[in-house]
Amino acid sequence: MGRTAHFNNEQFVDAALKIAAERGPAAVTIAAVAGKIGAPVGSFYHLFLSRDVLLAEVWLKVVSSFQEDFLQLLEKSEGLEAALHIPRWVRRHLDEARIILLYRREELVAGDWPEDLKSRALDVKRRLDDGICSYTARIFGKAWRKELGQVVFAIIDVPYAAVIRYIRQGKKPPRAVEDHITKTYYTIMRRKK
Amino acid sequence: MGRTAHFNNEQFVDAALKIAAERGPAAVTIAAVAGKIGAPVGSFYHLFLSRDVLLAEVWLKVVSSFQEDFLQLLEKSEGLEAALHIPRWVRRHLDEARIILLYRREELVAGDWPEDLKSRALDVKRRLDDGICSYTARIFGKAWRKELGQVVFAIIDVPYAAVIRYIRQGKKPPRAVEDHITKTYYTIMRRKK
DNA sequence: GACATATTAGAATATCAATTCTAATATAAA
DNA sequence: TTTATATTAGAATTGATATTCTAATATGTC
Repeated sequence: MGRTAHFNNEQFVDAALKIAAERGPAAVTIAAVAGKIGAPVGSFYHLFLSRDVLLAEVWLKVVSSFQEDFLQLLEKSEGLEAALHIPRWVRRHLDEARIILLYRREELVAGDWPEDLKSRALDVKRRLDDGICSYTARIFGKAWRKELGQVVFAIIDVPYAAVIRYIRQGKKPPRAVEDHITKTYYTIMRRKK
Repeated sequence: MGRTAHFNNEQFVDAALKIAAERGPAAVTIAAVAGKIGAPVGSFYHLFLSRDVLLAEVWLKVVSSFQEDFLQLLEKSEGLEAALHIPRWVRRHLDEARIILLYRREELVAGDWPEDLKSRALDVKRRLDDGICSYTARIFGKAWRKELGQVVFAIIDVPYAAVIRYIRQGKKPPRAVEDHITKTYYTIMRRKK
């Protein structure tokens, strides 16, 4: 019963993702998002509680999509594979990369998240933290805690650094970044005696 | 002639800087800035053309203050010294660091800059570019251009990455970052045969 | 002391975008 | 076919802030 829907949540989320990647979060107005898919503003509010919820969904979608493979690699292979996954993922997902690497979560979603989204976000964060800790423990054994800083630096911070300058220019990172990441990885991760 | 001024440009710029560092650029409303120094809104517009100009001044002040010493080090000593300057500067200037490392220029100053500020910004950028090119040329000689990527990575991108995670938490970067930066520097900058 | 004017004061206005609201419309079920 | 209602449509409202405006107030100069 009721008339058939022309629009669904995903369409709005995808339109918002695109606009945020291209012109920044400030350009994500409800009118712009709805306009992009030819929907009336009313349909947006029929599906979403608020603009914040929309942007939170964008954030979660992007972060999850990145983290999925990253964590899998961290679990099953060497940390270097996970580190190298970053430039590779960025090349395939320039829009998504711009969103998570250029803006902080708080800029994207300013206000309060509704409880369910908040817990989903916490979950995502927890999975990443857990993955990194497990990996560090697997590699360094008993005294892994004090090595955490190194691992994070080699596996996340450096790949991020290698890639961010190209993302800002909207370009794909060149092959050379893999080389930098690899070299740095071995330098940093060489165990101390 | 005329009554004596109670407020000057610098007070407004400093207040804006503080607010931007603490609560992000969106919190920099004219009312908030004026309120912070007990000035009426009218006095702000008596001294500044617009909010954009205020934020542009904040940006220029912060960037120049960082770049001054960085470029001097790059000119007079080894690149490693310049690289290590980044965490050191961040520790002494947490507020300023939050502004340049957490937000992009376009987020801070959304609209158009007036011509004079635009040219001052260009100047700052040019000085940095020149400094890095000169340094690279000094170190690598004739064929320096193809080494530029490595230098930028070792001297800017890596120190930035090493430090950003702490800035996000509002903490001073720990000593360990100097160690990471140094190791990475030598790994990357080791000349190829 | 009176004048000219730079500066303070802050109220009024303008703008922009989120959100709400009321009405129209299409469809499934009866 | 009628009915109930999910959804579309988009106009009206609200809210927040930048900016403008008008008036009041000091201060150096005559």
